[in-house]
Amino acid sequence: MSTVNLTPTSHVVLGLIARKGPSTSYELKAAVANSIGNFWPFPHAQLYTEPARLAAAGYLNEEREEGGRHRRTYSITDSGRQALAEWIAAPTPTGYEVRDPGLLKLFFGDLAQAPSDLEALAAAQLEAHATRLEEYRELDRLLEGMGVHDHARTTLSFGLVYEEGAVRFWQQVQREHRERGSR
Amino acid sequence: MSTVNLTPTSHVVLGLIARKGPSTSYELKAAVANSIGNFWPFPHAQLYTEPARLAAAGYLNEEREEGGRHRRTYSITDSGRQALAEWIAAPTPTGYEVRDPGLLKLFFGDLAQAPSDLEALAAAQLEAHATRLEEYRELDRLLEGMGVHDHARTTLSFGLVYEEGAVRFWQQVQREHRERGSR
DNA sequence: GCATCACCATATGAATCATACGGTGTAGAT
DNA sequence: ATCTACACCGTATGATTCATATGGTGATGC
Repeated sequence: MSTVNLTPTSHVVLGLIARKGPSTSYELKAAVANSIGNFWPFPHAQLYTEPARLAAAGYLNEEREEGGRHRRTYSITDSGRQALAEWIAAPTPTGYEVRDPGLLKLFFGDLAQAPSDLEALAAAQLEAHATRLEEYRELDRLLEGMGVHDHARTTLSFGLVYEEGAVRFWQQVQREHRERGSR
Repeated sequence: MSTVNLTPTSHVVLGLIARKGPSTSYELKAAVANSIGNFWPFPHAQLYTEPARLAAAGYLNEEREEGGRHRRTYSITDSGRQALAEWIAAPTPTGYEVRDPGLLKLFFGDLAQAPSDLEALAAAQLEAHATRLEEYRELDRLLEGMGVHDHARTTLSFGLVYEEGAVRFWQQVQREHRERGSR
C-alpha cells in the first residue's frame, strides 16, 4: 500500500467503480466507451493495469476468479472513496487540451499547394462534426425520454455545445473560402 | 534516411520551419508557445528530439554551431516540403480529443459529498474560461488591427468559439445548480 | 465433436511525457 | 577587471502511456 499519484485515469476508474459497484476491467472498458471515452480516449490496456495499481495502493479491492478467464473484479474501499471525494472537492487545474487534427491542418493551410485541399478539408470536417452532433442529439433525446437528468447528461450537453461550435466554425471557413475564391 | 511515420508533432515542426524558414529548436518552442501550443501542448523536449528524427529521415537539413551553445539550425528539404504538402492534401482522420479536467470532475459530480463542491467547480471553471476568452479576444483585435487575415487567425477564431461555448456551458451549470438548490 | 466467432486478458516494445540538470552568454555591480 | 546573478539554451532520465499483437475461454450452430 505505497502511495501513488492519481492521474485522471485513476479518477475515472475509481469514479466508475464507485458509481456502478464492483466491476471487471472489461466492464469498465464498456462504460468508458460510451461516455467520456467519446472525447477523452483511453487505450483499453490501461483499464487493466490501472485498477491493479489502485488495488496495490489500497484504493480498490481485487477479487480474482479461480478458473476460466481469471476475471478480476474490483470494488472500491473506504480509502478509495475518500480519495475520490477529496479529488472532487480539490481545486481543479484549469489547463485543458483540444487535439483536433483538422484544426492543425487548417493552421498550416497557407502551405497547401491547391486551394481545393482546404475546401476538401472543410467539407470533410463539417460532415464529420455534423454527424457527431446528430448522434449526440439523438442520445440526448433518448436520455430525456428516459427522464435522465444526471451529470453524465450534463457532460453530454457540453459535447453538444462543442459540436455545434465546430459545425458553425467549419461552415464559416467554407464561406470565407468561397468568397475569397470567387473574388 | 530511413522511413519514419509522421506524427502530428512532425507536421508541426515541418510546418513551422517551412513557414518561418531555418529555425532552431528554441525558436520552434517560442513559435509553438503562442499559437497551437495554446490548446495542443508539446513538452519542449520533443521540439529537440523531433527535428533530429526528421533530419535523419531527410526531411530537414541540420546545421550545427561549432562553439558556444551548439545550436542546431534546421531548414526544410524538398522531401520535407513534399511530405508536408501530401499531408495537407490527404484526408484527415476525424477523431479529436478534448481533455478537460473540469469536465471530467463534473461527470462524476454525483459522487461529490457537498453540493458546494460543484458550485466551486463551476465558478472556477467559469472564471478560467472567461479569462481565456478575454485573452483570445484581445489577441484577435490586435491581429485585426494589424490587418492579419491568415490561417493562424482562423484557428484562433476556433479558440474563441470554444471558449464562448465553455463560458455559456458553465454558466448554465451554475444556473441549474442554483435552481436545484433553491427548490 | 468440431468450427467459428465473440468475449476477455495480458505482454511487448515503442513513443511520449514531466522534470531535473547542466552548460553559455551578458549585464550590472563592485 | 572580475564577479555574480539571471536569462537563455540544450540534453538526459526514468516513468508513464500508448498502439498493437497475441493468446486463452466459452457459447453457438452445425
